[in-house]
Amino acid sequence: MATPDSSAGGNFIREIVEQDLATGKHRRIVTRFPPEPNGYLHIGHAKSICLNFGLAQEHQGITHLRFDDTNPSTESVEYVESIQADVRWLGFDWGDRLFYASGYFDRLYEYAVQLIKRGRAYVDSLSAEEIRKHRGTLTEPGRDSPHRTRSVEENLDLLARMKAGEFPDGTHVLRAKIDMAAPNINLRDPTLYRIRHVAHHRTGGEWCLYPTYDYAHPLSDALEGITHSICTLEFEDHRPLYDWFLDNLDVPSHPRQIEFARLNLTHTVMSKRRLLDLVGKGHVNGWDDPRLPTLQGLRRRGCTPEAIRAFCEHIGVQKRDGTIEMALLEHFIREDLNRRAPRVMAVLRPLKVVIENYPEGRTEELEAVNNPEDPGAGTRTVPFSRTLYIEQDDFREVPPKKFFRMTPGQEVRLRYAYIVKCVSVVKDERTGEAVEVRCTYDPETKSGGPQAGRKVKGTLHWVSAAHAKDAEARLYEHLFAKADPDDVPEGQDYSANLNPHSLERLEGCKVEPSLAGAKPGLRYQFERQGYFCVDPDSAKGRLVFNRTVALRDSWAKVEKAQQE
RNA sequence: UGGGGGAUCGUCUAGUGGUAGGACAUCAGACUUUGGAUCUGAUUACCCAGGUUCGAAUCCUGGUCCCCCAGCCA
Repeated sequence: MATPDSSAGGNFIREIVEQDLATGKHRRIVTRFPPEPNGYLHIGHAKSICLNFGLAQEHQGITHLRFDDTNPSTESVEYVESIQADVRWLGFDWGDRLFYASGYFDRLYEYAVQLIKRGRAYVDSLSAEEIRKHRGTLTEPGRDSPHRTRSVEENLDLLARMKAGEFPDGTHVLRAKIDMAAPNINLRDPTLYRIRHVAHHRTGGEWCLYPTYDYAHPLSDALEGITHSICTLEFEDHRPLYDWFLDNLDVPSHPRQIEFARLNLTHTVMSKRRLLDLVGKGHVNGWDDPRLPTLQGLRRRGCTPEAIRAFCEHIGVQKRDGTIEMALLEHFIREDLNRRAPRVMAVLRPLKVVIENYPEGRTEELEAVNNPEDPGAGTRTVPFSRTLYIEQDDFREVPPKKFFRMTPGQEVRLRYAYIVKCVSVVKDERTGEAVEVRCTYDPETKSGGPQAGRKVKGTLHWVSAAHAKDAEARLYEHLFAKADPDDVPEGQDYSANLNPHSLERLEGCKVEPSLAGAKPGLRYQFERQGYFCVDPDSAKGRLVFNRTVALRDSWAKVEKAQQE
């Protein structure tokens, strides 16, 4: 019954695949990931990528990467490149199986001719508006177009002339001849080809006639010998049409379309339209803004492909639509980074500390563990001296209950160094704000020394003032303040829920010197604070870190509870 | 009022006629030179109503609620 991690077990698609293999329906499965190159990939696509590539991998099958490039007016080579980079980054390899729907334009056209000859397609010369009016409504049947009865010869002639470029955009379309009274609207003579005098990013000016998704997709699948064509729920209604093309044409195979629920995440948006809107209106700084759920945003934020894959595996595949909590994604990010990120000390909001009884001008190199979760990660050395910085949050002149950090008279340990005690506070005369803390240290309590075992309630991270490097930190929170961005007062739109604190830039952070020259993309745990990733904005002598995700903070919970 | 789908802890997800399990989240505790990590414990669910059956989340009947579809987008 219950397996250790049952959510990582079977899903209905895996069952179908395994049954098809068991019954011999297929000897090898072939799946495909078919993005349209008109936008950047996001974590919702990752679910599909992991499903398609993962399923094939598990069963010694193969996966094609096929660009569904049937609409040249919105597509570009910029996107085909970024999509390939993102799929590779996620960790999947399509080998030499890179395809384009546009690569089948000739054959698709031949199939259209076949359809006409069989009396199953016709050229319609109604306007888009008229076609819409003829389509009927959800509850009323549609009406036949007056052109529905054109002869095969006339249809063939018209189609050839459409292809030849004799007609302007919108004057004619090729439609399947199915049933204008079908309760499923997709079967009311859907459009197969439309005229578009637009250059295509791959075929250039060769065509002015472009196939629709409904027509191109099943045929591309069949031509490639796809066994399982996995798509999202909204295409469920299109399946009868998908099958209709394959049943009415001499195709080499008949793939099975299977639909699953797309991924939704709390506190963010996933639709192409909204992502475009956020970028376009400047609510975020480009497609790779670390607050975005795009793969490029997640990567820049410091998220690993391993974490995304683990997340996708865990959430499973199903037909009911739901919304995953962002906390679950964050959990998988922490889990992965905890294992692999080197620890380092960094002070985000510095407060000066002077150790009065520590000799001026003296520096000690203290040994620090790089990663307690990974003994193989080794150790490094951090410089200690009389003047340090600690986190402003780690000092309180009047401590709240259960505050185990620095406060007058209370001993705390400085990580990898000594036990110190605050003896006085220097305050800004005007604001009353603490600007410097004076301490004494106990030389006997050096980490690893004779009195090192003495218990203190708190351990603080710190950096030596003279040795620290300056850095900028970018702290991120959810892009939207509410779990459901659409939860807005009447008359407002989702942008009303944009979280004004989704990005906080901290200049003047102080980090330990081992971080000097850290390359963009490297990930660290800033002890007691969170996981951080070096941002590409970093330059020589200028370090910029993105906070990928904060560490779990039980003090924050205590404090919050005390305030209530 | 047409057609197509779907309803299991707060959120995801197992279950396929035989004790409703897991993860995340939450709460409590242990441990800890990261208030991290780890470990322990706790709370919480089968949409509703009938029926079949020794036994129903699962099968049947009838409801309810939610999602998708009227692009020459995908």
